[in-house]
Amino acid sequence: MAAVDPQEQAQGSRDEIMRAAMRLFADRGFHETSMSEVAREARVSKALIFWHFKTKEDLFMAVLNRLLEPYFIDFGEETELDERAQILKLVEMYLLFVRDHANSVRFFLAQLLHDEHRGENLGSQVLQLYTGYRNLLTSLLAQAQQKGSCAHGYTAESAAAFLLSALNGFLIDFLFMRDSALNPENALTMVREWLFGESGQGSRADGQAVA
Amino acid sequence: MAAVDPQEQAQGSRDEIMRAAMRLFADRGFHETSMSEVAREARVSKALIFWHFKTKEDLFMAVLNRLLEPYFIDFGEETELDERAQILKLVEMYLLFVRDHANSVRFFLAQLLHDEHRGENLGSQVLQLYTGYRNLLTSLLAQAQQKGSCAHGYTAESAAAFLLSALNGFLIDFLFMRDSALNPENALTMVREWLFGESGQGSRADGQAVA
DNA sequence: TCTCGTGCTAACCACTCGGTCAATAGGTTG
DNA sequence: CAACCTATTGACCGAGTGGTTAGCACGAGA
Repeated sequence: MAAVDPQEQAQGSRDEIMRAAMRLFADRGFHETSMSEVAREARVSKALIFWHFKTKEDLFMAVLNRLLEPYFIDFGEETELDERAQILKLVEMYLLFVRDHANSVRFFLAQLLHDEHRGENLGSQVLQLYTGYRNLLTSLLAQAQQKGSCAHGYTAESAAAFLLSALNGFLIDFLFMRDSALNPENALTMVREWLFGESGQGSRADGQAVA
Repeated sequence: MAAVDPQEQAQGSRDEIMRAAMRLFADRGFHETSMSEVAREARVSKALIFWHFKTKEDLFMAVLNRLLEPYFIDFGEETELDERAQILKLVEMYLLFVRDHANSVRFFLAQLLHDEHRGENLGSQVLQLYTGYRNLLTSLLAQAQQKGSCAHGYTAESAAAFLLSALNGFLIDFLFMRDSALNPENALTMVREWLFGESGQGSRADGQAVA
């Protein structure tokens, strides 16, 4: 019988530890999660965790970086679409991402609010993502305005800022009032209507899906 | 020399404990704050805290309720104003409140995100405030729409929801990016422009105040 | 075969935690 | 004065914390 490659097995238990830590850190937080709990959840000895990760902080950082990975997606500029479609696509990506990663979004939000010292690093990464997204949005809005397809009284910068604020508002609405009528589709419809004055095809704008 | 009334002194130390706990809980959180720290900060013995408050949870709840007090302001319906002015007033109150109570807002947000079991009680109170505010906004918007002073394609409900989301967005923008250009005045200007198509008197909509 | 590094564990360590308790000082009441 | 009550304290407790250490199993290289 082929014995298991010990190196592979080590990687396996390391992974198991990180997965357990991810779960626990994510829904309990840093201080409220003990290494013994992680060990129990991962079905390893506590000492093994300290063999793989030097300190609790170390483990936490590893988990944090792992959770952060899916956030670095590139908003591939699909140039075959016009600006309007690209903007809506961007908004939709934001909304769907939040919906699909609600847990980690919640986790990072709590982290940013809470632990300043650990937040330093995280904060700058999130800020980078945030401003990148906003800049993209701003330039697209500027282009759309130039072409006249989205004429408003305010500048592209302020429109982007306002739009992003509204999106963040949807985010916290979604995080806190899970049963709210503000699902991504309705939110997108409302944004479309606000930006371009369209009423959407067959969907209503009052936050209620047509039965 | 008149001896201090012991009852008064007791109330004093109780107050001192609560103030210390308020500070510590607010910027460290529940689990990261120890009773010994509270005792040190309040310059009392730890045992005294447990004489005044049965458990740590008890103390926390007392602090929480105290912090929550300023949130229960009544949006006095100033009927001498027209709907438009009332709406703007409402929005302004929201924005100014967030600015002036940033710390406790941050604290409650973290609390809601984090500790579900303790959040139950808090959550319902916040939800109550939230829906009250939204209902008021909705009815005012409906009135304004009836009078034609605010004509949009969407219903009052969805407009209120969208507006509130935008406000929440401003909130988190304000909490996280302290140096952002989105101060309450600019935000209010943008909302006014969005709702009523006004450009404001002398203020610009691009988030920069006129020098 | 002996050693050596890797992966892993039980038992342990010093320390902090929330919480308790006996004791105290001082005021009030009998 | 004695009994009692309120406000307060230092010393203490068991439980649990992050982290360490001695040692074990085992495969690879000498």
